[in-house]
Amino acid sequence: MAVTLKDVAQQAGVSIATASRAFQHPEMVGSDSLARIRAAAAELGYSPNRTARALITGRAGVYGVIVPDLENPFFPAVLKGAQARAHQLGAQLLITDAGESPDGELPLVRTLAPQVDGIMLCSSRMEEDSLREAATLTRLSLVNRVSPELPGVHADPEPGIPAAVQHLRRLGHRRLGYVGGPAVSRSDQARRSVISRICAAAELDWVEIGPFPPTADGGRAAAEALLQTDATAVLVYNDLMALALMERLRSYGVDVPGQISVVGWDDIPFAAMVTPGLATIRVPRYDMGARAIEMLHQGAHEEGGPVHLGLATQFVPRGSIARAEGAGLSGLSGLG
Amino acid sequence: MAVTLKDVAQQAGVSIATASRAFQHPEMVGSDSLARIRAAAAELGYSPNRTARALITGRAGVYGVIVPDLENPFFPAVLKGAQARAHQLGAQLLITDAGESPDGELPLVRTLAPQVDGIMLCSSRMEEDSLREAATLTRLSLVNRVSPELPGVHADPEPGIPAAVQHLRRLGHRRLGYVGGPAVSRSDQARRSVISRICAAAELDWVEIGPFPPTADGGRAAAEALLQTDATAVLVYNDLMALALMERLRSYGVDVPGQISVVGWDDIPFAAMVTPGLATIRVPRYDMGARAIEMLHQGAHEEGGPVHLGLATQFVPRGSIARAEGAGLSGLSGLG
DNA sequence: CAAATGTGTGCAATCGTTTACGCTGTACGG
DNA sequence: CCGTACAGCGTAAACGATTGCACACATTTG
Repeated sequence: MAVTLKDVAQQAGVSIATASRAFQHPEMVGSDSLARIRAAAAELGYSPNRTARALITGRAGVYGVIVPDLENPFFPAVLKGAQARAHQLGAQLLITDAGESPDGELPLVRTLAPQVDGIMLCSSRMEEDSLREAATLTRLSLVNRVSPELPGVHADPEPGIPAAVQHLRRLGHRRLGYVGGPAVSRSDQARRSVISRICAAAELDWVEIGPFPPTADGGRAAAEALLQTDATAVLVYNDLMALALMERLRSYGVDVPGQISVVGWDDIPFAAMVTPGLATIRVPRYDMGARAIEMLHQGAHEEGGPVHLGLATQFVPRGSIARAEGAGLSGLSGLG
Repeated sequence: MAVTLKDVAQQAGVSIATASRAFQHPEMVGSDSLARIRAAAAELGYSPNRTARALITGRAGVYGVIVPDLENPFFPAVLKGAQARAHQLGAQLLITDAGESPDGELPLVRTLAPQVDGIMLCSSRMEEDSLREAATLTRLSLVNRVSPELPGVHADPEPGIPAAVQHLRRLGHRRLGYVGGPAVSRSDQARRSVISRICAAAELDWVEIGPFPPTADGGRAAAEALLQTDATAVLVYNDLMALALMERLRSYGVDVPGQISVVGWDDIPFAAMVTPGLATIRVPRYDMGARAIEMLHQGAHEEGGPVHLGLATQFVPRGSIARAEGAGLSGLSGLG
């Protein structure tokens, strides 16, 4: 049915080995043979059988991707970036959803590992131990999770967070809130430490609200907690929470940005679609996906030691922030 | 490195052939050999090399999936369903993003076809001709696209649309609007014909608004057009448009649902997150993905003729609809 | 008791490709 | 004129599994 190397070799009057070399190591083949083989391949429409190649080389040309939840709006852009780069590199992506279960991730790695050249693990909640075990099964590249020894990419709070804080400061805000995500989250810790440093340098007060689960429910709960504070602006762990928080505030008659300014994190597509638009710190999701695949692919050739890459974030001002004059929730606490 | 069938056979004291048969055709193997082989496999932790199997059987245990845009909130749930079913069937999914380009789809099919057992094509915008060509390259299963001769699944406007229309009727609405998507879209045509029939039977007026592109921009444009009509309730081509339409109406000071009731289509996650919640017609996206994979898989064994499956939709009432009393946009037209 | 039947097993070919190894022929230095 | 070097090519052995075929042995049948 399909055109094989044998057909090409026959048509070109050479052996299969030579035909193979014409593609793998052209410099080892005489120029006239090379020309004939190429012509034959073109004429017959030859394309190599990846399965056969994978069997002998041990490389599949496929990378696995594990995401905790495909429906989380954070991931699609990551996948797009990953897929685009994989495509450029002649590889394909085997994408699986871990069903939000941290315990499901390691078994998935075990299943995937034998058939792929490496796995891109997104926002993994595996234990460090499991992660180490996974790393013995195949090459790994982490997205949104930092682990010593393992390569990967994450979003650097800088310069996004400092820019947001400075912006709020210029608008007259003096008391900031930070609505935190899961306390165990490394990225949450990293952001808190940047906020802390910046606020100290800029002589701003800041108060920590949370931790909350990084979900819409978490955002709604955070709204209640926020009412107990005197912050005039909040940075929120992610856009999903920020959007839910804004909704809940609105349902209490609190005006955003009139009474309180809100800044999210991620810049998911919906952040720009709501009214007022959600100001946020844009995470380069597409690039993160692309770079993670790149690292997987580079590692496949030159072992350059594991490097964890921090990609710059960017502050995106939108309608959810305003000047501090008249802002504040005084008199509202206890409403919830 | 890895445990092969050879190791298992050796340990069990049988030939490779017998070991292979123990897994493929256990009934052909003596019960004591079978037991020894199984024990050996368990002890050594054997798992078959899918690449080698694929080479000889011609079946890869992998299905390809092509989506026009991973960031479109319609698809993640479809992918989840597909992935879950594929997992059950022992298969994996090779997911690719066509980058919104209809012309990119056929080349993608060509690339994917040789390495997969079939392709699930989501919301394909290929020409009929290209579709036919694609079908010669590999087994196909269509999601959200109907083509004669080809198997696939789509969302049946019934009973979702009739239920929504009846619900609106009971709330006193007498003039409905339908904000259409791309005019060429088959599904748009199908929905219009159902609305037309139901409205005729229920003695309701309905007016067609559109067509518009199925995007947030399209929804905003539709809001302008809607202001020119006297409809008190609208059904919109999809949730993305409906949400954008609601936002735009609000920016004009139009109250939803006070002045106009809005019903979407899809039930994307955000429909439930906004305020007021977007009433919508739920498309069984998860099931669609699952069934599409199922059809691909079944077709691989028994050729039961191509069947196109219509999955039932469901009306989901939410805050964006209300009684018709006092509703209407009279006096507002010309505002845009 | 021979022949027919059936059951369990192993041998070997096969899938399409890559690559170690060895062979041939030409070029060139001594 | 011979030995060495090397470019170019083919033979054949992998990779790990599946499966047609044949063989051995046990069991039923005429």
